[in-house]
Amino acid sequence: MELEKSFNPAAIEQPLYRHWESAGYFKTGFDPGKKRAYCILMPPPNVTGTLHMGHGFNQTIMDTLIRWRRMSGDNVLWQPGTDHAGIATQIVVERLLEKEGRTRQELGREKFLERVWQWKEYSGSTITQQMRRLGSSADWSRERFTMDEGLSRVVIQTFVRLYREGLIYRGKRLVNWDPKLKTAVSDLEVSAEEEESFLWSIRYPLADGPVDGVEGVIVATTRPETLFGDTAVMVHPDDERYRHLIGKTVLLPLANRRIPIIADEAVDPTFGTGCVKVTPAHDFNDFAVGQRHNLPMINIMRLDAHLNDNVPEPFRGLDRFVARERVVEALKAEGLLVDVKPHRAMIPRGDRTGVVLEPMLTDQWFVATTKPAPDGKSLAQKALEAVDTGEIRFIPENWTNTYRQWLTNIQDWCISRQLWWGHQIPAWYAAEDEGKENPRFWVAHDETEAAQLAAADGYSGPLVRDPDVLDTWYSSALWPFSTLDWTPEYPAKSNPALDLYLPSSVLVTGFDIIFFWVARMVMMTTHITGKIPFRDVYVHGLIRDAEGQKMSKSKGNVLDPIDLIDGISLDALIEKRTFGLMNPKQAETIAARTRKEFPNGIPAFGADALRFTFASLASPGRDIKFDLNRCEGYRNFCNKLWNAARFVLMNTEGHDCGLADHQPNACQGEYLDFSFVDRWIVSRLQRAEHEADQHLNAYRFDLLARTLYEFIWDEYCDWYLELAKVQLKNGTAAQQRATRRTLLRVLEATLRLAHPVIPFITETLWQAVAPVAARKTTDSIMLAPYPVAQPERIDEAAEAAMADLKAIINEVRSIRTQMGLKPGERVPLLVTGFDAAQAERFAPYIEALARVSAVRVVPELPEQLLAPVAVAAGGQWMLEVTVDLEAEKARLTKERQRLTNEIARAQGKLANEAFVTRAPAAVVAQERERLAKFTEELAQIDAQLARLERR
RNA sequence: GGGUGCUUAGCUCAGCUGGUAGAGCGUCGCCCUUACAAGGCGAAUGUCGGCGGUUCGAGUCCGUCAGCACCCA
Repeated sequence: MELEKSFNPAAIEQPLYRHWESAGYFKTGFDPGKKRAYCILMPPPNVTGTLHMGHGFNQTIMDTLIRWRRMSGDNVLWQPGTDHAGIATQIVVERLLEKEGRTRQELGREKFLERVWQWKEYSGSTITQQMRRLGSSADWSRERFTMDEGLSRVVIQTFVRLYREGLIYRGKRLVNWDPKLKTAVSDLEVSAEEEESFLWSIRYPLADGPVDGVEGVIVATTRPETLFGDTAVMVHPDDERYRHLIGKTVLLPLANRRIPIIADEAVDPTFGTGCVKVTPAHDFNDFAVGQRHNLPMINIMRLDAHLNDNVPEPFRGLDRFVARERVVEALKAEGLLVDVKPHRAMIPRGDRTGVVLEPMLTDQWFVATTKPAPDGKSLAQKALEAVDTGEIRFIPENWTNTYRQWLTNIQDWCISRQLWWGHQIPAWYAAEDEGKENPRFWVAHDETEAAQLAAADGYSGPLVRDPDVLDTWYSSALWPFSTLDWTPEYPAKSNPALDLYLPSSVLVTGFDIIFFWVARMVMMTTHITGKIPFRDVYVHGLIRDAEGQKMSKSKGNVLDPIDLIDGISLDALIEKRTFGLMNPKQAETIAARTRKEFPNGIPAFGADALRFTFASLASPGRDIKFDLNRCEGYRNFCNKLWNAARFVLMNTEGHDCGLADHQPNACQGEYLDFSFVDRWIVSRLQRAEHEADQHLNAYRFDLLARTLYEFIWDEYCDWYLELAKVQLKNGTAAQQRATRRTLLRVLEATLRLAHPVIPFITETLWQAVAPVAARKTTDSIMLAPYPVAQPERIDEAAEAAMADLKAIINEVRSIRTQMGLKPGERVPLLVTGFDAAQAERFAPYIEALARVSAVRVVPELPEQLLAPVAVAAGGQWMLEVTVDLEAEKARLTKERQRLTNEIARAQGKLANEAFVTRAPAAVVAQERERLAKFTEELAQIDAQLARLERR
């Protein structure tokens, strides 16, 4: 097979992937003969979304694990799928309609949903196609979608069950209301940030005239427009300033309604005036106060956050922020506004829309997270126990704290959304109760069942289904079992997928969705199935740009993984980054910035280089500043590997590579004659294999990448290939055979070792190398066994010899440069104090790699020669060139100084009695060895210096 | 206010259970030596954020302070 002269990812990736997929290599193993089942659930991305760097990172890690376990012989399932992303998708489709000048209300629910499904069909495979570009080897034949029939059925079944167990309830509660979307959102979907605002102080006059000369109380508020909903003012019971006013009545400004002054510990007497207004229907704290004190709840807002008819006429219908201004003006006019001062307040905004959320009293559905289930334990409790017992393990471990903290302070989960796109809530109301405060309703699997239940309750009229849908995360929480075709009869009735893959092995996810997804999956799965959803949770960081900024459309710093794979021109990149901005004014800044950062656009790095970059940056517990230079470096690494394989093929194809059957003793030198160099690289391979195994087991992809990089580049390419050239040139037939065999076998194993991280290049090279190496036992490297270290092949003697050889070559190279020798200049190398036989064995290698003309063993270095001497591997190595006496003296003196320092340090340690007696023996011994070695080297340097002095 | 993480060479980061400070990129030399110039060889660069403690020994453990980032309230 002919390989191109340099690595060209574009030529190999897509055809290879198509082949893998069509050959069925990604298919789930249901093979009962395999011992271990290994399963990863793909976090379902938004079905209409596109791939971003976070996905790329996440996919790389999962695919690396999956390929590793698949090659290791496990029964593997990587379960892919997508999520319907209720709000996000509905927004997108509504925007499409907007362009046509229509609204969903005009269209009606049914037609609107048709449009959403159309959109889903159109864009739904974009992201999964992009995942394929990364090489993700998920079992696409099992792909699921949260709105699929099967998954939707599980949603209904679990909902009905939880309702009947009392763990789902309907109630009028204060919820976070997004007035733009006109839906409730859960507390997790709120992002509260400090913003500049004001604190208004308002006088509420005492209704029945002054008390002890006091005409009224002054309340401080950040939201004056809500005063129409006030049903009390509140002070701290111990606050001396107000004690005598508790129980009195004030007149609510502008509304002239009488409300009481109440006392509650919740008041912070040091904040503002120490007297606050209580608006139970529009503030979470006040809601609780209202319940404690049995206060009326007055809702003063419509669902679009305009004031309703519960406020005085002039303010009706006003937007809340307009109303705020008008209220302040009116108060001013009436002389009731006492003070205004700037104030930083936490403002809750919807994470989707960015609008200020409104606490709104509405009927919603909730999952009761802390209420005991029929078995006595609450959902939160079960989720906590799964982690406390160690059944579920977080990696890194400290995420356990975050998880635990959230679950111990958890609120009930608001799961209803006033949207159309999603799973409609399976509850049916008595039509005749419509508009009533507490309509009768029945929760059932379908309308027929609901009608039966209604009939049992004596209602036989028409039913109306609850129009609301469920939070998307509700269906995501069921993912670990809904994707495996769970049915309510489980475990009495099961299936092979559930049996093998529940619980799954590891969940790979970003820390940002521990609450949204991870904790909820644990709650739901443990409660519904009695099993944990997964054993390990590998939590990784977020991908940020080179400056550490979060990547976002509005900042214009987004990188698309596909662009890193294929490359992109500057113009196309600018076009992409400035297209469809919320605020088009940013376009210029973004374009300028992009021009500066990528003056030549982005070159094509290929999927392997991108994956290797992600892997190498995956240090635990850290966000990642994505550095394009790293990516380029790893593209170069791929090219290096590519060319190494070319070299090996060039030197092995058509030759006797020592792969014929032979008697065991024939590899002692007759048929195959392995040198210490051959044994060394094989030994190093074992170590690399062992390290790779450790790092994969520990989820240390960064260290795995480093192991691969160092072994391939620093050991195999920089040393072994160069030394092999010598053996191929000078060796006997048996030595050449041994060299070729080693070149091939080590490369072949290395390709398998690296395959989980860089699948495309390794497969391509393996297809060429494996047949020559007589290792092509499977159709694809994906199916070949993952290398396992053989400790018996670790060869300490060969490693020691190699360490000496490296040290000698390095020293000689170093003095060559210092003496200013050109690479082409070859001079003899004299050695003394070094084993003659070993020197002879080393000679050809040294001659080639250190570029010397000959290595000559001499009894002692020639006195008359003014030449540089290096001390290495116990010997003195003299490069036979004439140098300047003073320069050489200076060089040796510097070296002498270094050794003297080392010796002093070692001696200092060993002279310390505490060290000698208390430090472990091995450490002391090691220190003694170092001292001996340095002393020896110093003696040699001194000898050479003395020789120079004698001149 | 509570919690977490980070601070190591110009930049981005490793450094496992404490035992002589590392890599990549960048920089500076010399080389197109037929696997690779997306390369080879060599070189320079660090009071490991500050202070204190434990220890024979601290980048590594403990405390504290400072700065940065994030999460929760």
